[in-house]
Amino acid sequence: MPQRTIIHIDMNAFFASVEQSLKPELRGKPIAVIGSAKRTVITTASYEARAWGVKTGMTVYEGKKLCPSLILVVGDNRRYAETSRRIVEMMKDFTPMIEVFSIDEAFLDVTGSLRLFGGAERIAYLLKARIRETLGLTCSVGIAPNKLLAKLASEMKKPDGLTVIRQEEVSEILERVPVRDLCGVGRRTADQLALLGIRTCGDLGRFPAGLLRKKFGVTGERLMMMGRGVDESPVVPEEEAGEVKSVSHSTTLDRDITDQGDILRELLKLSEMVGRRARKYDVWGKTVSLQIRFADFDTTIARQLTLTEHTNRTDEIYRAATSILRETQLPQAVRLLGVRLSNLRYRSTELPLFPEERKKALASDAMDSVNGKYGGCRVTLGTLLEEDAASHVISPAWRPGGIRNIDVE
DNA sequence: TCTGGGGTCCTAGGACCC
DNA sequence: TCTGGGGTCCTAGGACCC
Repeated sequence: MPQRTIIHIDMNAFFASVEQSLKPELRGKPIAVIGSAKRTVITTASYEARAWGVKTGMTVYEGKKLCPSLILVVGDNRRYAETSRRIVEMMKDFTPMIEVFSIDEAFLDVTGSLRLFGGAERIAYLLKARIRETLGLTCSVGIAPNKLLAKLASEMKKPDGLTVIRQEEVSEILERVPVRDLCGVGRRTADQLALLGIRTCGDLGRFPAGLLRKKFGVTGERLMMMGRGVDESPVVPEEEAGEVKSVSHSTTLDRDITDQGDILRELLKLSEMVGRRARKYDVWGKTVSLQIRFADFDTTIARQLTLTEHTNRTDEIYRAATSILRETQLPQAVRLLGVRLSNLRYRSTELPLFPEERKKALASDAMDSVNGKYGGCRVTLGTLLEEDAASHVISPAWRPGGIRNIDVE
């Protein structure tokens, strides 16, 4: 593969920064963006809050304990998605080769744009300036010969950083970098590697390939390459991205529940959320999974059922979910419920042939347009009239557009 | 006063068919 | 009356990412 130049952009404390940029009274203050549900965690902490030790994933209680003056802000996912879209538009002025990695991260392959703009650093500089001037937001940028290293580089200086890793510096830099810093090496893998005496990328790259393969299978091969800073994976623009493989919704309940009726009510809501999104994007799934996390938090199970036909109808998803539930022991109260549709097929063929089926399919469509208009989950098969909390949760993993955007309008 | 949600990929075992 | 292996689909769980 010829030499490439990849830029990784990582928005700094994205959700919190958007809030601060929007509301001047929050600027310079320790704030934490949280979800709207009762049992929520901190999604993003501002840099002022981070100075107190507040981190993503902490409970509100933990955050407050570390930083009593912490200001809590319920996230507004539509605004973040919209801001993300605007940033991607700005990137398009420099290259069409943009891979949106999450709502606040993207990779740009600028190999073909270098001459036009006078180099990668200049592109990064111009882009940073535009984002700062139009949105009041900062980002950290990494420039390197591949995605793995570009991402590593962007992590090196935060906030508002710009770090370049040149091919000739790779091995020297990786010698000191802990394996855990690589995107793809999590805590478990890092622990396993530590047992083999591997601490840094340098150690990893030198380790006998055969032993890695034996211990980690296919992953071992990749690990070794990562240790050497080798990554040939291309930047994949949205238009060329593969089709989504599953659609799911889950919710941690306000309180642990045991009542069958309560559980069924939640399952219907979740089935409707999944079905509606699947119908909107015209995907049909053959496998329905039910996920249950119990009161002890540590026990989480997932049971799946493959149907004979593909579907995206709420009632069929719900029926499958309840049928799994009937076969499942519930030794404890239920903390979280989730419904997933997978084994997906794209695009409907025709409306069902038989009148009865046809009527149900059309009813689903009508329901969608009502729900779409008023938001939330007001009209369902049953009599669920409550505003749906699940539609207000936020997650940085969302893509700003397409099927991955949960915020179905 | 505990611990969110939406995804992808990999592994390992079993059923079933040829 | 005994033994084979490859391919495919399904299921459960875990690691990882944001």
